[in-house]
Amino acid sequence: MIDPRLLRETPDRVRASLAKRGLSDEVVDRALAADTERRDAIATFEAKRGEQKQLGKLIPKATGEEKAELLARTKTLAADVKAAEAAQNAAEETWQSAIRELPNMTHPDVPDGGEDDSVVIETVGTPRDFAAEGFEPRDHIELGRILGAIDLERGAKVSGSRFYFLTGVGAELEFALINLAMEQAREAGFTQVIAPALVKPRAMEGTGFLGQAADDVYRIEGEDLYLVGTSEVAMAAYHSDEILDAASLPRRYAAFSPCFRKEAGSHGKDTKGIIRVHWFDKVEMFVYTTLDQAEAEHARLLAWEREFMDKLELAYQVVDIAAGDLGLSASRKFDLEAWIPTQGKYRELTSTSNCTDFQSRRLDIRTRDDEGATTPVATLNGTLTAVTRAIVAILETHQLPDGSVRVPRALQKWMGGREVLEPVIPVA
RNA sequence: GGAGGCGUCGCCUAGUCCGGUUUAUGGCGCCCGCCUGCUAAGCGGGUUGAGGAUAAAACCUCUCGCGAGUUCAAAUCUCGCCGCCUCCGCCA
Repeated sequence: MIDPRLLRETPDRVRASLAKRGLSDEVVDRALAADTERRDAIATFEAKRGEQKQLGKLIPKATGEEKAELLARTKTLAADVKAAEAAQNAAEETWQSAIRELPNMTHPDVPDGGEDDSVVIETVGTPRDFAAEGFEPRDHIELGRILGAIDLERGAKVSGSRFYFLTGVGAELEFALINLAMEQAREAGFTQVIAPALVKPRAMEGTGFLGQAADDVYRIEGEDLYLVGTSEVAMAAYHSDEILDAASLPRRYAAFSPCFRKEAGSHGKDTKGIIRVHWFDKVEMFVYTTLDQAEAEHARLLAWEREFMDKLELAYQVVDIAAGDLGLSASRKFDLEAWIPTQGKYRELTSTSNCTDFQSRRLDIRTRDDEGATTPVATLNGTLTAVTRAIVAILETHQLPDGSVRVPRALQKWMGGREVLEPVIPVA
């Protein structure tokens, strides 16, 4: 939720932000009208209520005819108060639903436009040249099969399409990635967290996932619970309804959780392999800080993501995501895209968003400023490792002609010291 | 899942049976001031959060876990829900 004052005082800035995202500004007028109506309704209710309280004080002291008269007056007043209160609540609700439709304000430097308008701001490393090395790279599906690392057939048998089993070195790779990520996080001062993957509607709504993204969210039948698509959801709601001590900021968490995504609307995309799956595990950085520190923290999150990418010895790009592709909550977002050899292109491996005070306003997370007044905090998130896509990039990038895969140095200590993963079945 | 108990402004707590000068009591902590070689003690004041109004205030409304109801009036009575604790049952 954006700052209501921003809407009230500078609606044109809000309109401009919507235009940048390619969205209609129709909501702005609706929200402004609702705001006016709401304030009128509040004034009406408070006037009635005040009158009622004044009269109510006189009643215990009054006697006889005077008392009877007071009771008669307050009785009709009580009905007015009730009606005014109902009107106020209705106006409040209209206003709330209007302002909650508004996405976050975009950062001024965010590129205009949609998905295709995102800007590559840096390219790190060079994609490996398999032609020069004289062999055709195998895709991660084939490598996963011959290493005994990924079992897609049984994943489909047991759970359906877009599911998988990680087996043998595949499972080991997941634990290694998680351990490496958590080690880095701990050294950077993060608090490690295992977060619940099932959350209440409040958490989903507060992080902005029940708006336009609702189609992609699993709901538990017969329960008021959702499966998270990222631990960002649980970690944002973690401090909901709290006033955080300013001295405790920034609070940095590194949360592990499984992530579940319906992938509605991505039929036909990445149908094979484990690039796009309904479930995967992830280590997510989540930070609460002050608004004035948010941008600097965003840069740090990006730096930590790059550090992790470097440890995996991958070639990647840093992408400044265009306004139309930011989602509801982010004011700015950077993706790290790693080179996937058999696809001949860079694919998103991690992502970091600055959600400024958008989520904290919805979830009521505040701190105290220098004057001691409460003020919303900023929330930011960034992926350290999304396991499945990391495995895809590692297998394909570090494969050798015989179907074995070199283990990046940083992962070796978590893989029993092995430098190379060997095929477990004969390679053609 | 069953039975019982409990949720009051950071923490502890009075008030709830018997509805109304309760603008919710007191203590601890914290903040400001006075006093004092310094510190402590002592004394005085302040200290939930949200919203409305305002140039800013004064001011007004809401807030006793949440919601609904009864009533002229609800921390207090009634109902539902949520959370915590104890016991029982079940179980990684």
